[in-house]
Amino acid sequence: MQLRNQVEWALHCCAILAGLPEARFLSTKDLAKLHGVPKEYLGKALQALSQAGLVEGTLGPSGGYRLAREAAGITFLDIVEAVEGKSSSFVCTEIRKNNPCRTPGMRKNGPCAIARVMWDADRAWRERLAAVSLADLARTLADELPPDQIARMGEWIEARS
Amino acid sequence: MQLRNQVEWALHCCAILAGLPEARFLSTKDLAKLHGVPKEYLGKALQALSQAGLVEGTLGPSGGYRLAREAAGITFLDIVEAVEGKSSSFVCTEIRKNNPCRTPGMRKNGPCAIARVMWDADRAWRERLAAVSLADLARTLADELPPDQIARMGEWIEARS
DNA sequence: ATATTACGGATATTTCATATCCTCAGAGAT
DNA sequence: ATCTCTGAGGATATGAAATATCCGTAATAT
Ligand code: FES
Ligand code: FES
Repeated sequence: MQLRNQVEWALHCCAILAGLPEARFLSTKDLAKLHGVPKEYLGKALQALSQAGLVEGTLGPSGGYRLAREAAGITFLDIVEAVEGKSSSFVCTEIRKNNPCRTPGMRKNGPCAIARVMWDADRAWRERLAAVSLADLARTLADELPPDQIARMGEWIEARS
Repeated sequence: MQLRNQVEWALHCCAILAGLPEARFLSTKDLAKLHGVPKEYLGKALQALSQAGLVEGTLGPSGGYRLAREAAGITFLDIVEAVEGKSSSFVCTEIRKNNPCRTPGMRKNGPCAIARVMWDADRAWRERLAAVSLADLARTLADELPPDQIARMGEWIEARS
């Protein structure tokens, strides 16, 4: 089991967008160049983010994407689910129904006990992702990245207005 | 992202094995019939459990599998990792290295802040799975399943000794 | 000796992630 | 008005991985 590469790309793109000057858009082309990933395919991920209402895109020259809400209101979970989907990593195919010993009666059994454990773990995973916002991430990055790199990023963005 | 079907199969098989009489083996064929899954492919999952030291197999007629240790000593995480692998669901491809603005110096950066959040969530998922043992599951099932179904399972197993 | 079983390798099939290409409509610059 | 640049979205190709089957071997019980 493995998450898509799109997830890493989307998270990094959102991190960039969160650090953008107010009302500034950044194009797919620039985001792709910034991360060294194929422009066309990254576009799909950004479209997913757009459809989820996390970012908004605008057309034409000087177009691109920006966050649709404040960074504090967008969590890792929002981004992951936009790209990867909201369905649990564990899918129960109800193989217990194939047990020849099962009670044939119309007893409505709830979900399988095994599935409940797996879904519970999945919920814990999502809760942890929902606990971190883009604002939190921006704070961490501002604290960790070398100041000169942050400055260079500012110039790089400024250069393509 | 989606876990393999093998995971559901392996968990259900372990649940059965946990309810087996002492020193009793159950063959792949019977386990496959019990769950309505392809015997050959289920065999691969059981081999993975065997290689992980969770179950042990014996050859010949009346051969098959049984738990290698007490049910209380085998967790959901053990089983999931035996089938699905121990590597995190999130893989960081270090796309930050592609950033043209990155500091070229030999500053040893630790893992990316984004990856840390994702790995942290993955750890929470695994911790939750490690918190439930086969003994816990057996207790839940004994409490939830209709008594007549449990009795029929006993007969079914007894019938193929 | 025979039948049965786990084990492991080889291979086919299907599904999905990855990647590219193309068309369309909206937005800005000239 | 015209042209260029952009995101949106569909169609399609490619590769890897999950799913599934088959076969040969060794070990075990009868
Ligand atoms: S039947 Fe799907 S997890 Fe038990
Ligand atoms: S570089 Fe991989 S998550 Fe940041």
